[in-house]
Amino acid sequence: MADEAKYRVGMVSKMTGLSTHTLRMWEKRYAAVLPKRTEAGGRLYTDADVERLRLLHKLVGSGHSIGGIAKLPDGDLRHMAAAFPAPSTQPALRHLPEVRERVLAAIEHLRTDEAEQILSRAALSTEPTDFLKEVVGPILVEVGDRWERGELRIAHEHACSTVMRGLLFSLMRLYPTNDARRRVVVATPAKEDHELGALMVAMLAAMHGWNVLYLGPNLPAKEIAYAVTDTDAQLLMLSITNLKPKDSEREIAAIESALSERVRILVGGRAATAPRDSRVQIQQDLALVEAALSG
Amino acid sequence: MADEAKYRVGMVSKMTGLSTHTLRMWEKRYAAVLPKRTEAGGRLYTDADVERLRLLHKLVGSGHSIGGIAKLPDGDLRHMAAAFPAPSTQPALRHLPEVRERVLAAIEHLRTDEAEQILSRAALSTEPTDFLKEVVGPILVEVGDRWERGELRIAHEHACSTVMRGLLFSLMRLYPTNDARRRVVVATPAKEDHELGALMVAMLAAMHGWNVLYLGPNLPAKEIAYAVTDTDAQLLMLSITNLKPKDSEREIAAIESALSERVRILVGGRAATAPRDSRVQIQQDLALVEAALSG
DNA sequence: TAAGTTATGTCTAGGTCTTGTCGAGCTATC
DNA sequence: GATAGCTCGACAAGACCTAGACATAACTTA
Repeated sequence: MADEAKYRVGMVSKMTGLSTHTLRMWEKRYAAVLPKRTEAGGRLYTDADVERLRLLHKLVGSGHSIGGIAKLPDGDLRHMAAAFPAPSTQPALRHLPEVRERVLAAIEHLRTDEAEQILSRAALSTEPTDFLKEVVGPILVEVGDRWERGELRIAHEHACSTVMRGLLFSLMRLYPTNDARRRVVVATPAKEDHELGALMVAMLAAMHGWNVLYLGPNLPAKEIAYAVTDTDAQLLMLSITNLKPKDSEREIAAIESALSERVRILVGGRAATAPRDSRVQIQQDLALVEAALSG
Repeated sequence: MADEAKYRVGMVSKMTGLSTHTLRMWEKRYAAVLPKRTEAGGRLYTDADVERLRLLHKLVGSGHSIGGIAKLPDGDLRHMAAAFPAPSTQPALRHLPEVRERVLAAIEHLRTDEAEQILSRAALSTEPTDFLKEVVGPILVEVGDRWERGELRIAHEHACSTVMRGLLFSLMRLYPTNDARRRVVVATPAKEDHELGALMVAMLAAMHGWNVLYLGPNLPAKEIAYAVTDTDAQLLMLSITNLKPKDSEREIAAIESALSERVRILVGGRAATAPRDSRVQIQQDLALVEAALSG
């Protein structure tokens, strides 16, 4: 039904916005589509042809040359159209769901090299914040969920963390700074082993021009306080995703009491809590963390 | 699928932000990319070309000179983009002791950015094996010693690990491979949190053309066995530096019994031990591990 | 420190290629 | 005969090509 050749050239012109002249030329010069013919020689296009022509039209409109893309298979065209929406209007967020799917598939088969490749390509063409919010975060959540549902194993979760850790490290170092006045220490309190949140936050800070000292997961309160004081940092960011509220509050209180009042403390992550009466800010939303960093 | 040459120079200009003039000049003067040509002589770029150009653009933007980096392989570019932006022109071959001193000094003051900078510069101008044996290893040992003597704190040790981890990750990605016949899984058994040995070994393997699946630290025996079987790896490498002999032997025995006899198992690290009567090889010396990999 | 060299992005000039559009002349269908 | 379609050839605007000149900045060397 859908593969029936049923549209004549005038109709297709109206459907695609391409002139009949152009349709004929694209066929003759580039074989972009090859419609069936009536016995008398009239062109008959299928739905698939029309769809393809619409894609080509869109791509040409965004700067591609018809000669270069006319012969590509439909899949490639769709991919390109997704990767390159009208440049001025929308940022390149459209293809991020596909990136997520491909990365998840790669992780499922433990193909970390492939996952890395897809991710780093996407990272280069996406705003870092979007990348964190639309790719890294969702993938981590999804892997966690699938693991809880028993669809993925610990091995997958490790592989995923490893890839993400490496990636975030790399991205973080893309933004060097020498501004000694905006130092931030990023870490995870004792017993909190989950470091990816901290890494994401560290990357955001680096992106906003902060001079980041990243200390990794599971650091005793005394040590965190020492690092902040020793480097004369103005800001301390902690990430807490797994810790019990009791432990979390105890650690944070210990850190807070060891620090000068000048130091701002920002705690993020799913399980972030703080003692009352404390000057610690809780901020679970990445966008708000970012706002705090740019202020 | 994505390896077709399909973008003309104007489109590539839009995608990369480089002027068409610059694109032609980079090709003519530095052979940064060598696009296919149409019959008439028009340039046709692939997706890979575009990605490479984006990388080059980014690196040039952060201070590298195009002449210096135009001919480097993609892996190096990715590594550099991930590593840090200053150019690496110093051939520091016998400066390694000095490198060690400077890195240790930087870590002592929690200046991880500086440590990273020195290390990546040294890494790029040193043979990877030398780099591991003369720089990474000794620094880790030295930091551990100083920590035991009370001269350094946990915070320093964390900072050092973090830096090294990031660095080794980047280096590992310098050597991509698609050889499906030489797959190796690298991990650390349950309760062994110390992953730097594993990372060093993973990097060595990658360097020798192995297709490395790095799973990180602290992975249960079942999971390790699953990963090896699922990816059809020929070799499993474990690193053990902190585990008690009893735990170590139990984990290794569990892994061994779950694996096909075809799979070689290599265990390295300070605390490496294995049950007797096992086919597991123990190899503490990095040079010998390397020999095993190249064989 | 001054002067020369190198590295690199931009511009111009003159020619070729690409591509959308048009018109002429012909055919089939209603 | 009006309408829609077909093929072929022509054309103009703009995209691209090569080669070389230039300006500027960074690095060397005297």
